[in-house]
Amino acid sequence: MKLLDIGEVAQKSGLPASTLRYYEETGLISSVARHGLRRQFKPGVLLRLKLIAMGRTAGFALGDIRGMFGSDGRPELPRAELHERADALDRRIRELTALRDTIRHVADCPAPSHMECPTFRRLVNVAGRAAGAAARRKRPRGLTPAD
Amino acid sequence: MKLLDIGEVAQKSGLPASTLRYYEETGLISSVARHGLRRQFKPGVLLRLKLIAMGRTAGFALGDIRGMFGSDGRPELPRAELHERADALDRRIRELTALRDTIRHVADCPAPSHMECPTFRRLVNVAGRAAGAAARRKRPRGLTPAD
DNA sequence: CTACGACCTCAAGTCAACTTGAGGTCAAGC
DNA sequence: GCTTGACCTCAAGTTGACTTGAGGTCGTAG
Repeated sequence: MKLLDIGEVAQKSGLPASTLRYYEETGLISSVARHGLRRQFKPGVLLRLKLIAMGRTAGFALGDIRGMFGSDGRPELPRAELHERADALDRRIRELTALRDTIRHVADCPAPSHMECPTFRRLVNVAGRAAGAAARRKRPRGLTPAD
Repeated sequence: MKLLDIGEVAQKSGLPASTLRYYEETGLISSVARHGLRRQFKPGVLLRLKLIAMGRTAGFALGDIRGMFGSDGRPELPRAELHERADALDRRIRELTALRDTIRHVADCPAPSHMECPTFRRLVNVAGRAAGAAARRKRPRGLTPAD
């Protein structure tokens, strides 16, 4: 099984080497050898990094993500927990959908001030209910928008 | 127009007073008076906080959100920019949907190791494409999952 | 065989978004 | 008029996820 130099992994994953070192240090990934000083990774690390990226996108903290993998590198979580995560994602998706609709409406609505547009107010209410509840559950820590 | 004490705003919005002060300090909201020392807000601040919460949920940084409001407190952004944001949200929603499906699949798939399940690999590929691209665009900064 | 560039370690710095703490002020109720 | 509790300011601390910098080590191309 051909090994990948950290440089190759960086290039193929799009992550800087410093991040890969950090991920290894915190136990998210592991290198299997050295070539001189250079870390060597199994190709499977790329899939793992993909999964990590997915988790990050979904808003999970690295610690959470670490908990989703067994020490052997396979995803391992009780079904109930996974369903819970999936449901949380569902809620999040609904919030984002409402927000997207609100934004699109604002972009297209001809009303002089959105605050006076009933459609806007309705959308804000739908989206705001969820967002408000989320704020009360736990304070979010910004996630850069995919721009 | 009746004014709201910071305590009332905190209670109604679900945000701690310290956060409200912080938001004011950073120009996201503004108080219109004092009662003794206590900040007094216009009722409209509640809607504004809702919008801020929505933006946070969508993954926008506070600085971004600040940029979405005119100095008078009304949302103000060029249509093009709004459409761009909405499209970014759409991409994000698709990523999350793929991730949700992946997680649900993992929860229900009877295969001994997910890595060997073709359905899993396909889902990862769908979701991973987007997430990988996102990673390459900009590094995300974790957003607590709505638990 | 020497130079080069890509990697190494380890400590410290950064950034956003808040929170916490010390010490102070005020309006309202008793 | 005094206490009380909710608020105030300002500086400093926290957390997560990295990045940066200084100083060092290799393997390979020339």
